[in-house]
Amino acid sequence: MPQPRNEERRRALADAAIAILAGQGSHHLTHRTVDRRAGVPAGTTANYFPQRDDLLDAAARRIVELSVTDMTTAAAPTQTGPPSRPDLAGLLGDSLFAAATVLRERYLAIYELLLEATRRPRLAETLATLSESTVQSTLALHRELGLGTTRAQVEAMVTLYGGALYALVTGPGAETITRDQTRALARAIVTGVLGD
Amino acid sequence: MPQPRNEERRRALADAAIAILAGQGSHHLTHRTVDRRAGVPAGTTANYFPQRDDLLDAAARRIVELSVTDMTTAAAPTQTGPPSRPDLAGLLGDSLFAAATVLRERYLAIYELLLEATRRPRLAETLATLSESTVQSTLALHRELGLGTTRAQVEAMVTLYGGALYALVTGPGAETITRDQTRALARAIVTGVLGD
DNA sequence: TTGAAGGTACAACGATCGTTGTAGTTTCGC
DNA sequence: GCGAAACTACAACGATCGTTGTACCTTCAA
Repeated sequence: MPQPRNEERRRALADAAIAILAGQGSHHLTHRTVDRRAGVPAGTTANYFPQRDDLLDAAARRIVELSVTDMTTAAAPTQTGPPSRPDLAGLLGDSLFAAATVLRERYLAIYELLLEATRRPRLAETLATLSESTVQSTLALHRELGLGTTRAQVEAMVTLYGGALYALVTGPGAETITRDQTRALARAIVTGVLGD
Repeated sequence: MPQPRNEERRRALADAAIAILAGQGSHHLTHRTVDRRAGVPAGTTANYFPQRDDLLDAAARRIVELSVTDMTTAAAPTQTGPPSRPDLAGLLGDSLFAAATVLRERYLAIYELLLEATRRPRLAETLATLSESTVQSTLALHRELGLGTTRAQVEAMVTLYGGALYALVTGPGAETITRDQTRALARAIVTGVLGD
C-alpha cells in the first residue's frame, strides 16, 4: 500500500470542515461544501468520512491535535523564575486575547462542536480529551509556577475562561476586543477562584 | 380581519422551534420539523415564517419575550431589606443552578442562536436586546440592594455568568450539576469582579 | 511483470431541503 | 347576507442533502 491512509488529505479535509463550521455553522457542513472548500473533486469527503458523524469527529480530532500542539509548545519556553499572581492574570489575559482574535475561527468551530456534542456521545468523548488536556496543562503550569492550585480550582478557572471566551467570540463587536478587556476578565477569574 | 396575525399559533411554532434547536440543533431546524413538532399541517410554518431567517428570528424573539417576563417577575418580590454580598453570590448561584437545569433547554437554544447570530446581523440585533435587558435588570437589582456596582462590572459579571452557564449546559454530565458547584462559581464571579 | 489492495473520481439513489403558488376556508366590516 | 382580507391546507418546483455503488488508477509485494 502507498500510505495506509492519506493523512495529509485527511488533515486538509478536516481543516476545511473547521473553516466551514466557523464561517457558516454546522448547518452548512456537508460532504460537498467540504469538497468545494478544500478544492478536491466532489465525493472525496464522502469517501474519507462516509457518515456525517465521521466528518464531525474528524474536525474535532483535528482541533484537539492543533490545540495540544499549541499547549505543549507554549509550555516549553517558560523560564524557571518564580512569576507571581499578577503574572498569572496577565498570562491568562493575553491568552484570552489571542484566543478571541487570532484563534477566533478555531474556537467558533469548537463551540459549534460542543453544542453538537450534546446529542452525539462520540463527539462528546473526543472533545472531553480537549478539556482534560487543558486542565492537565494548566495544572502543570501552576505547579511549575510554584502555586498550590488544586484541581477543582483549575477546573473552575477553565470553565470561566472558556465561558468568557464564548461571550467574546460570539458577542457583538468581535473586532473591537481589547487587551485591557481580556486582562480585566482574566484578573476577575484568577482572583475570584484563587482568592485575594 | 379575524386577528391581524394569529399570535397564539406563532407562539406555538416559535416554542417548537426552540425545542428543536435545543434537542436537535440548528442543523435540523426546518419548516417541516417545526410543523411536525407543533402538530400542525405541513406547510404551516412556511406560511408564517417564509424564510428560514424569519424562523430563527421568531425563535429568538420568543426567547427574549420569555426571558424578559422571567426577569420582571423575579425582580418583583425582592423585599426592601439590605441583603449583603454573600446573599448576592447565593442569589446568583441559585439562578445559575436553575438556568442549568430547569431552563437548560432554553439556554441550549440561546447558545445555538448566538452562534448563528455570528453570521446573521438580524439575529444578532434581536439577541442584543436580551443581553441589554439582562444588564439593565441586574444593574437595577444591585441598586436596589444598595450596591454601588458599575455598569462595566455588571457587564463583566454577565459575561462570566453566561459563559459559566454555557460550560454547565454543554459540558459532560449535565444531569450531575449540583447547587454547591453553581454557588462556588457564582462566588468566584462576584468576588472576582467586585473585589474582596 | 503481475496481481491484490487501497486511493480516487464520479454517477446515482431516494429523501429532504427552502421556497413559492394556489385553491379552499374562516372571519368580520358593512 | 356579502365580499374583502387574512388564515389555512396542500401541491409542487429545482436544489441539495446523506449515502452507496462502481469503475479506474496508482502503488508495491511477490
